[in-house]
Amino acid sequence: MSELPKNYDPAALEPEAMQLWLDAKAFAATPDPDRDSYVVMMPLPNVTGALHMGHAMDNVMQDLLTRWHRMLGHDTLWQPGTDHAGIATQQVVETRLFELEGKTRHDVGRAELVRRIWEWKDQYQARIIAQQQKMGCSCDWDRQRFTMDAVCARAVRYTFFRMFDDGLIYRGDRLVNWDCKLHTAVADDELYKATVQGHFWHLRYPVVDPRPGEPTHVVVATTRPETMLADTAVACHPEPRTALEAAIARAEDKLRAAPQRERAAAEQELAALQERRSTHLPQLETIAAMARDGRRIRLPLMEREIPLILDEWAKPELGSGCVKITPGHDPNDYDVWTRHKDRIGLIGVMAIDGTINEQGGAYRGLDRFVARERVVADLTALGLVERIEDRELEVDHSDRSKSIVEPFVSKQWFVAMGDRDGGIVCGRGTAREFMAAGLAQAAIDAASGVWKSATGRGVAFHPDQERYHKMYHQWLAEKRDWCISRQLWWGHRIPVWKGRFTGQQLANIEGILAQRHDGLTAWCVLPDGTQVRPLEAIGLFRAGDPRADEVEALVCIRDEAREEILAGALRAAGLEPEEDVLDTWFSSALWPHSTLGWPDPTTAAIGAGQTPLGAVDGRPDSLSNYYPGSCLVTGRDIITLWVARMVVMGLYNLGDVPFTDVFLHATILDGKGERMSKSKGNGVDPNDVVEAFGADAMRYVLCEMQTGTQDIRLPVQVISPVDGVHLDLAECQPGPYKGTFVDPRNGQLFDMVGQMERDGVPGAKATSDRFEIGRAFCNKLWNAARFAFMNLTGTEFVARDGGELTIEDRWILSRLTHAIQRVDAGLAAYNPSAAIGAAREFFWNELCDWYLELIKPRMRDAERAPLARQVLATCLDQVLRLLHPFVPFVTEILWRSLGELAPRRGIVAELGSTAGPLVRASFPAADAARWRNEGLEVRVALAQEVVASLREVRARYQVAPSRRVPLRIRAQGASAEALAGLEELIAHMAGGESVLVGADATATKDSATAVVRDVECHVLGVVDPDKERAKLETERDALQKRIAGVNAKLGNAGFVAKAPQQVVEQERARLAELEQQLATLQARLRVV
RNA sequence: GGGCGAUUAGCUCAGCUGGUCAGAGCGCCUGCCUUACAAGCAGGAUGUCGGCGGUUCGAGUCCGUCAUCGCCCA
Repeated sequence: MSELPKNYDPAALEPEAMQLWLDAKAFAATPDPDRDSYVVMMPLPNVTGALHMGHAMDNVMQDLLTRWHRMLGHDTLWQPGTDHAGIATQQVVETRLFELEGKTRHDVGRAELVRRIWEWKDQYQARIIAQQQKMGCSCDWDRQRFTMDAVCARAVRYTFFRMFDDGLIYRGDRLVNWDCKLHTAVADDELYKATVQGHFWHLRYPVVDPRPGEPTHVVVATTRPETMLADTAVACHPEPRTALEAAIARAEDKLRAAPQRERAAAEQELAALQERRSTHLPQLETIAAMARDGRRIRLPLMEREIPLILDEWAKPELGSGCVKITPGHDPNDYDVWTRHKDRIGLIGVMAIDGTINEQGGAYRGLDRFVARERVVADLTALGLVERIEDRELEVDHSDRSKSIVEPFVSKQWFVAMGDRDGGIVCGRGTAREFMAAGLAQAAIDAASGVWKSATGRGVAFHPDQERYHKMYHQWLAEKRDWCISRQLWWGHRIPVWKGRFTGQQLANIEGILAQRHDGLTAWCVLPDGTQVRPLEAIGLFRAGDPRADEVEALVCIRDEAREEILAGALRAAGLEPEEDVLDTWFSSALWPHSTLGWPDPTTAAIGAGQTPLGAVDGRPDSLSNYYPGSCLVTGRDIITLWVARMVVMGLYNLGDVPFTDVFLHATILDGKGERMSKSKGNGVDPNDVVEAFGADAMRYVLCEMQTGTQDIRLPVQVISPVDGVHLDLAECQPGPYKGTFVDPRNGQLFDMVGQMERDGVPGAKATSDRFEIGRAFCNKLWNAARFAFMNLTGTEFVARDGGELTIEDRWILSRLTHAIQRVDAGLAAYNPSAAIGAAREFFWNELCDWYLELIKPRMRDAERAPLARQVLATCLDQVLRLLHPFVPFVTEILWRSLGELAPRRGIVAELGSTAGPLVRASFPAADAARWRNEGLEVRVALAQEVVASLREVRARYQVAPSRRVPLRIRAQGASAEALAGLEELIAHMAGGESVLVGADATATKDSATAVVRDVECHVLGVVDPDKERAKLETERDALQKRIAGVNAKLGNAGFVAKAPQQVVEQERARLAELEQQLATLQARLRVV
């Protein structure tokens, strides 16, 4: 047999185990229609950088489920891959380009930038895979996908094409969050708020031809004065009095409800509002009347007349009560505009780079912040600035560029999520085809618990269905259209050609536009935004409809190769390719089916050496075999971003859910309860953990932490870069730069994000001592196995009928069965902590602490050893199988040795799958009918209690552990019966020289005593009467207290009358037992 | 502003439908190198279960409220 090193050394054993698995292709998924399949789609990490602890948790949870199901005999696929992460990746590469070469993306051009991003991606993808393998991820590495590879790209184009053709994708003007630095729209969830020191400017706008008694100016306020260039109206509330009185009423309510310390502020607020009745209200009512009369305002600087309108957005209780309306630069004003489209316009004065455009008159070309100063200066010169307040502002920033985003009107592409007239077709052309009201509604229904797909599936959330379903449902129920376009170079180009045409021009290219067929489709957008088919638009033109005068034509070509062929003709016809790319989530949403080769696995362009996705050797293709999948494992922050969208896309393309279960695991926080993040510098790198403690140790601790509550604190220690001392990060103050901290001992600065090194701030690594627990466990497992191996030479399998088994054999097999049941239950309930806790408890507290000790004498006895060996080998076999999904490396290596020493294992029948690697062995199955013996368990539990109290007595009298002493256990009736046959066990475990159990096993003058239930445990020859008496008295007092408690309960008439009979009986029995114990103690006290 | 969640031993967390539920691991204290394991073994101490009210015969467990903290959405 390969000699097992004395010390547990994960660094040596883990790579060996991984190599063994990879060589055996142990993770390969081979479609097998005769078995249940289990499919996990990896939430694809993005290629912007290395993995962090959150990824480690996510990966370990997936691996746990995958390995478990694989051992359960399922046809298991864990699909790995990476995400191109559009904006994040482009940003990283652009930043590097600028830092290293001083160039911008415009200097190198689109093609070169994209080439460099691919290079970056290759490098990081390799790094991510190496990290995942280091953690033990049992993905099918021959099926790796990347969201921009040929297989995924085809799925993206096919999906886009179908949605576009179905009229579910449209292009429209929208106010978006604009990143002026990256020149792209950013989604709401790519924003963060930051407080900025700003001002509130109160501007005076002149009234056109004021009449007597009317104000000559109205005052409006803004934090962004340059946007006034794009003002198209000034609004006033239509019913200022009513609105103000309502505000006052609210303030009064608030004052009534205010706690003492908030009263002053509330009173002040109310007084200010009341004062407005005289200071502001009369004028507001005048202005409202003017607005009703159609009066106008002269917009300063632009010298443009704009209407005075009535809209409830203007709040009489705030500012002057009037508000400027800038629909092109403010989302609220945009909403106002949608209500008054007929009267007011929409102007955008900003260019994509944040400078003022040609609409901004004299300010054209100025950066937005320069323009702001200039506008303020010019208005001041004109005497139109009433006052300026200093103010802290919460301003949206782009997560990627860290710059302030601007609301910006631009053309964007959208997926319509809402309900459609006539509904939509999901899973068109498949056996699962069905109709839904709309995309969002389809996904809502799929998780409703009521709706089922044609295969009977729906989506459920774990471990808290109610809570997570609510999050999912609330988000989808808004049915907000999804903006899918990004102005980036890195990503899937939107496969559309577009052009603006007159009706005549449109008619001229009818040949191209109207040839709608499989693979090419077109829509025309009329000036009012309605979307019609080209023939209809041409029809309008021929009918002389003026709407056909200016039409935008959009042509979508499904296949890339075909687009290349058609490009010349399209260009000749006056069409240009769309340059925008798709939101990364568009391709991620397809992940559960794009990876399997949808729309056609047979022709999927997989990489060299990869597993074919089509049908092979009579086996079904991967798509039909593995879709729908089983479980999605992710963090709850991703429910809306990704889970919901995957469900949408799966239903739309295939008519079925991508998975039936969603397992939301915990978010990992640092010692202060803050979310771990790389940029904050409070993260622990899984690579460092693996190197310091081993992957199994990390996995063990992550599993143990995943209990079901949502967040987990992992206290972080910093390894000082100066002297290597471990410091608690929570006790280090943040330094002046992001990601830096101060060493509390000496004030020295160190850096946790690895970006400050060139500025002379030393970089420090983070670790967490929590992982020691995992290493200790693996070490224990290693040593227990070594002990077993020392004794297993010559193990043979003999079919036993069970009758030959000793008490401890039957006990450990019963407890093993119990443990298997608990592990199963824990895993099934998505509670890894409960599962690994059950396994640990059995292995450590029962197998190691009791069974291994108990069989030591038998192992030295040639007569009794074979049976003990057989049971030991079987227990170890089952423990390794049970623990394998949690700590795969160490169990695999130990399994190999076990196989060499005891190739045939089992008790009654021989265990199966002992020959191959553990990763492919079967998971233990509890045979409770045969092995569970609760009566025996209760007996042994009593013996264990007796042993514990004997040990406690020994410890109290400081009897050397090596000293054997005579023991007497005085027991009668049921207890005596229970302990009969367990004398040897008690003697061995309690260090007894001899043990006497029975009614006559009385104390001697020199014995010390403990009482367990109705059993007296005496240790002879150790007495110290004073000590003994003191101890017994303490115990007696405690007992009397408990008895008093139970008596009080039973003396309560209400309790006896109203509590269930069973509970009352239980209390009575307990009282009797306690009184018995007390009697014993008192008797003993009289003797001492 | 709206919604969700948390608060149990020094630390990190379990405690399912209210009745031995006051627990685990780490840390701490005492004693042990008992030839599988000192990353270990044996024993021990530690909590008015965030505060205040309520429901109940009985409340970490249910309800209300306050405090503190976190997350999501606007």
